[in-house]
Amino acid sequence: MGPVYQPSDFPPFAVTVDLVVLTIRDDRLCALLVRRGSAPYKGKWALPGGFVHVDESLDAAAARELAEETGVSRVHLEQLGSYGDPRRDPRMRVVSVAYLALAPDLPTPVAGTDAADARWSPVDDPGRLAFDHAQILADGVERARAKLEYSPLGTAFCSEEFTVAELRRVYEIVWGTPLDARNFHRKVTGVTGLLEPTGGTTTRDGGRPAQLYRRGPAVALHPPLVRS
Amino acid sequence: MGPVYQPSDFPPFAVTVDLVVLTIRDDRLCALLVRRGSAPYKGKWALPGGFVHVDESLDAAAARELAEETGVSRVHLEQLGSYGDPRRDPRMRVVSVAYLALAPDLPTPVAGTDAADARWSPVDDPGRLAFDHAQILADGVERARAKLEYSPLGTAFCSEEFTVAELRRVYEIVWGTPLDARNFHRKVTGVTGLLEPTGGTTTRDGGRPAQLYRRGPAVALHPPLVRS
DNA sequence: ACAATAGTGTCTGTGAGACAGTATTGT
DNA sequence: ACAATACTGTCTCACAGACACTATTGT
Repeated sequence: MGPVYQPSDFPPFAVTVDLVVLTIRDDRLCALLVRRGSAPYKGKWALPGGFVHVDESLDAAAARELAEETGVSRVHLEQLGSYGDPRRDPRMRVVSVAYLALAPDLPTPVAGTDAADARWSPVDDPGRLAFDHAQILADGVERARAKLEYSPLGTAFCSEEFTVAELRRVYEIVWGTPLDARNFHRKVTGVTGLLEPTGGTTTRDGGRPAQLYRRGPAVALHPPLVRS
Repeated sequence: MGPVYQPSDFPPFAVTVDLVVLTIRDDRLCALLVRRGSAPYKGKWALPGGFVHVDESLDAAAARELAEETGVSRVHLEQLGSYGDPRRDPRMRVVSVAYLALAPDLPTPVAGTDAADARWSPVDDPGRLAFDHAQILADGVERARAKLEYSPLGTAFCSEEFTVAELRRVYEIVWGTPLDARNFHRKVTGVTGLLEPTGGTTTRDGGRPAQLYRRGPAVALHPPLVRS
């Protein structure tokens, strides 16, 4: 092999990014799905995504696709894993790099260029998805559930200012288990750097006014919140 | 886009796997490095790896490369992440899927077909590596350190039968902190399914004979061992 | 007044960290 | 006997889980 690029030196691959975009809607954990407008799996629901451009990093491709599908860019985005079974795409050899995005409740999704339609689907009943997207979605949900334990990412599902109760509902919905409101309050307000009081209060949840917080600088939860 | 594969529809990528193979050698956490036998970075040290074959899954490619470089196949192997900066390989656009392997102390590595030489290098002093392999190595080491907390993967560094003290040395070396031998013993022997007594004993560490154990069926540590 | 939610206090059990002490080998 | 390592026991403190209680709003 010489220093000059020879196409015959390597097998041809296509590389795509696929997005598991999670949000909380109507008290359920939901993922963004798009209906495919072209073959293969035309008309079937799938995760949003697309080809990585030639001069674009994987992270940039994921951010671009996310902006195209949702119109938002200030959400948490992290790489989930890569999926490269030789037969996962009937057309040709495609390796997909999956990303996980966590977003607060967003407006009804915008249909992108390749998508005939788009919707938020509860993650526990996504229907039959194209390609291996059911597996990717399941992996993304499990990653999100695990990350809530030891990272401050629960706040990624909340809007800019939020109450402790709203953060607790995030945990309850993502984990599917009720949590003791009083112990949860004591726990999260005790972790330094997790929540910063804004000084304001709100009564949007009814009852006594609740303190408003924004995300703090903490990047990890020590000790973690544990699923029981 | 029609149902027929059109090469012009997508940019051309090469896909490789790169391996972070960790072991414990001479009381240090070491990674397997190979000297590159061809351009680019010819003569420089790099992580072992190579192109994914056309009819091969990513996992299979990683396992094949691992077997080619080390001759072993019964080690823990998991996907670490993908690296796809447009300029990470000067020849062309390459996306590398990195894998993490944890192995017990292995014989001196075998030089593979593409590698002029191979060695075990301490992870905290790997020298200058080709491509973005220093970053991949650092990510793999951090993953391994984190996984010891909540998974039984410390045993992956031990041979088939091992003592509690040997497992403790693994933790101390990977984390770089001394642990209390008595509390560690109480902790790991208390986790159900982590260790299975073989019935045998050994005096290879000197002093009173120690119980020998093999890996148990546990897949998680609840509650986790925490780095202090 | 009452419902509803926010937030605090108190008790209890579990487990981590620190460290004393006993057991079983080789030399 | 002594060194070296394996293993057990005990104490204390921190924290999770359970739940009683007070605080502040809207209706």
